Amino acid sequence: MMSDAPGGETLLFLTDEQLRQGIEAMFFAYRGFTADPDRILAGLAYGRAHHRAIHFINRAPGTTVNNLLILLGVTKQSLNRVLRTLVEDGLVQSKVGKSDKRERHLYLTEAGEALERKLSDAQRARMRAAYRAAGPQAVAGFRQVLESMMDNDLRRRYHALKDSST
Amino acid sequence: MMSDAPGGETLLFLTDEQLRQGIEAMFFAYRGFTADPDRILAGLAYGRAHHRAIHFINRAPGTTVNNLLILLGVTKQSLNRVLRTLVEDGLVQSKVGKSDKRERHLYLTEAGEALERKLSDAQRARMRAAYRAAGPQAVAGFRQVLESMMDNDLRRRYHALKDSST
DNA sequence: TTGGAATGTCAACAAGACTGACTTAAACTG
DNA sequence: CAGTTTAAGTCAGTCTTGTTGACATTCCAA
Repeated sequence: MMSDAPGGETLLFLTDEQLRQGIEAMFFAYRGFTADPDRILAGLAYGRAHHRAIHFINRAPGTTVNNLLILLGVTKQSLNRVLRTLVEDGLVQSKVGKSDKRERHLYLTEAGEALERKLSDAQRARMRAAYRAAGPQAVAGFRQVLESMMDNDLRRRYHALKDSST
Repeated sequence: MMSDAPGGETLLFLTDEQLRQGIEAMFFAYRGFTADPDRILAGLAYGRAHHRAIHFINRAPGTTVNNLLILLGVTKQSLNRVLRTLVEDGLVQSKVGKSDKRERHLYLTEAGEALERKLSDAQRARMRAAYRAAGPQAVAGFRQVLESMMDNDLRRRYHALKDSST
């Protein structure tokens, strides 16, 4: 499958088998990644879509609907359904834009922030345990590989998010 | 949020902000991770669920329905819908067990293997690019963190899969 | 002032998950 | 051998989350 390294460096980590294992690790890890928030959401009348919306509104308060649906990778109709229930339930506030009144800027209410905290505490707890178990060097590698896996457009948006919250 | 390191080692990689970034990286990377197979599947009448089934049947030929639904984390009704179409379309073969005739053992047909190759080639290509860009050390860290994120039960199954295909 | 952009809404639909109830066949167990 | 458990499959109904397509509203900008 893989030809041997011509440049001297061993490329055994690029064999099909290694890549398959990475793919499976990604699949199983993602299950763990979402398990804890999912358990919390199951009790309430919300799903993963609500969690994602809440996460990014918290992360970028005042974000527009358009920006949010690009981040989430869904259609406005799909996002709107989720957003409507969150607004109705008083977790999200939608404010008409000042400079551009077509835009709606999204904010979490106190209740929204409370739920966000509950969800992200649970998710971070697992993440923290994993980070601690693996150590700082492994974490750096983890972040590096994940970044390389992203589509270019999302990588840019990911960085924009990171840099805005420094 | 985080208290400073008492043991001497810097624990800055465990701050809430670092964990949040990791969570977002995981989210965005997973989108990239599934993007290429999704594009292929969109053309055919299949979805991600079919891909997952095909992947694990290829990985563990002869696996039983019960084992597969635990790996995938879905109910038998959900898996059955997917499996039925794959058998009907001649991608998967279901054989009655020899020692235990209640069990069905699952295998890919040639057509099934062809689709598996097409899908995993696409997914591995992205993975390989990411691995290559990040380097072997980063990959080791990546794998370590992902493993720590898994639920115990799934981690055991993940290792069983790995070890069976050596 | 008109065209296009951003948002929202309605309706219909599909994939993929779920629960619950039930059948069949086979295997295990007392 | 009778009764129970297990593996698989099936039917029916529901839910979440996504999709298109069509259409209205608002309002910025050329």
